Amino acid sequence: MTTATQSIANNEAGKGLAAGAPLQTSSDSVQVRALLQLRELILSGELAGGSRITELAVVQRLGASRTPVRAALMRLEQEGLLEALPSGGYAIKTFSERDVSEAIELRGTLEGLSARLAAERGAAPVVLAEARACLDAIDQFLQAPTLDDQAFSSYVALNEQFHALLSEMSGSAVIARQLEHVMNLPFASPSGFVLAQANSSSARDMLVVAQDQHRQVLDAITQREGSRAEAIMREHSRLAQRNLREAVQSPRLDQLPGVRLIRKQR
Amino acid sequence: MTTATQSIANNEAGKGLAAGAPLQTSSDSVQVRALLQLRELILSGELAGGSRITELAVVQRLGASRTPVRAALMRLEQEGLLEALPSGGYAIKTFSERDVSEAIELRGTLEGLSARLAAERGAAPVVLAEARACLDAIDQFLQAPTLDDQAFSSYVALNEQFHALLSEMSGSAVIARQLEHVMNLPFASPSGFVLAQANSSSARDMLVVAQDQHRQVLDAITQREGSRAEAIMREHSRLAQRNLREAVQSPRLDQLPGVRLIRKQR
DNA sequence: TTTTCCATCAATGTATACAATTCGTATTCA
DNA sequence: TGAATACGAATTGTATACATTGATGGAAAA
Repeated sequence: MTTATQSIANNEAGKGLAAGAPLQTSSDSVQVRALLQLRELILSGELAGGSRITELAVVQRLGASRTPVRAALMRLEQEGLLEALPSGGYAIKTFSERDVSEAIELRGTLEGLSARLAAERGAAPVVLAEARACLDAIDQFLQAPTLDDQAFSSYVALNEQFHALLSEMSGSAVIARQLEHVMNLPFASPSGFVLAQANSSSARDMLVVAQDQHRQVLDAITQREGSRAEAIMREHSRLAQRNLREAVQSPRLDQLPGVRLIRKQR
Repeated sequence: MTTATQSIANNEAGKGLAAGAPLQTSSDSVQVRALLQLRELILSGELAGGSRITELAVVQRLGASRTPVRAALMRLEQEGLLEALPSGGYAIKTFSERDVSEAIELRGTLEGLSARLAAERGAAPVVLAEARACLDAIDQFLQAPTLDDQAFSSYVALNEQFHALLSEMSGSAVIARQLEHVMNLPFASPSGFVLAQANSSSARDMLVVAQDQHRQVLDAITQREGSRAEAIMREHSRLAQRNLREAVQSPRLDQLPGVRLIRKQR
């Protein structure tokens, strides 16, 4: 008897979600959708940083049941966006400017290691070629004297791709995995703050410098100069550090995903 | 009918585990116990590396219900001990000797970064004092001309403590978190292979060298010599590399947690 | 004999009932 | 009035029923 009402309730909820609200890409499983939606809610700042977040609230908000929501919460905790409270439940993490700086330094260090290994071991020619093509494509965009927002977006995409290729060149799944983990923090990503200052006058110059470093690190890897490759990638990450400092005052800051999680003090 | 027997069986198992078999620390939640037990099963090699592992099998083995088991599986996947299969389910990961080497290199790099930051920013005097005390304690053990197994175990504990203190000195929660993540791989830990060669004639000398590096890195941090501190920690991790190479032929190898996951080839 | 399709089953995905714990609040006693 | 305790609401922890998907094996047809 109870089972009958249960199954009816289940069907109702399931159908309602699947048929009535195909707002998101509904081809994914409930679990994946819950993860994406929840991450989006956090990064957009719709859920206030530092606030506590209860399973039930998320369930009601997303329309999924507790099980997939629970999975999403666990996942986001390991990504570093949520903090598990000792009494159970989670809080939305906030980050000091120093945390962000350290995350960027961390990425630089890891990418440096990756580049050094690529140089020392030798990268696969195919990947090297892909990387060169990627840089050529970036050069295309940089030829224009001024860049519009769309050009910046394209740069970001190509930049991400180049960094992914670099990670691949090391041939180390262990290190690649670790890099991915670091970059779960949105502002640690290679082009985290680029978009924040697309309007800045020096923005294009910044990209020119970055692109030169891209070229040089690829050269270093090709020449088997491990130490040089490592140093370049570390320095490369410091561009992001500078961008961070400048971006925190930018008026466009709020548009970036995740910046609402950066608290002003400390 | 089937449901009745199922629920009886489960209750029976649950009660039996909680009341009748307090072999483990049974004060923890089912979730924590499941995690610990499952991790132990994997590291001990009782579950063959590379084999597929189903939720139901773990449920039956541990006596917990699917929910906490599921949580444990997710957790162990993020720790890197399990690999999520695309078709659902998990496989127990195996590691090549190269993977292990890379994990150690990774740890060295991260510890180097941590030490450099500690030197550049200055470490808290309290932590510095703790670290010195820790090293003094290690010296105590090393005074004996030969070391028994118990001495080695004590060394391992103190060694872990020192490395934890180093991580603390950087004052960076972001980096500390990352280091913890790397060291989830059992053989990446600072003293991963020390126990494997407690009988080796050169084992004590190895520890003497390691201890000297401990002293030097602490000195470098105190003197604010960031670059030196970083270099020392990187080199320090290469001791573990050497230990790894020597340990893979050691007859005592199988006793170490996690080594069964290291596959011979590639 | 081989290939394809269907059936059956096993495993994961999802939802929810039930249990235990925690936190807030109100009431009572000192 | 303040503190402490107890009660209740809310939230997480646990177990399990139900749904769905993917794999496996067998049978039939080419």
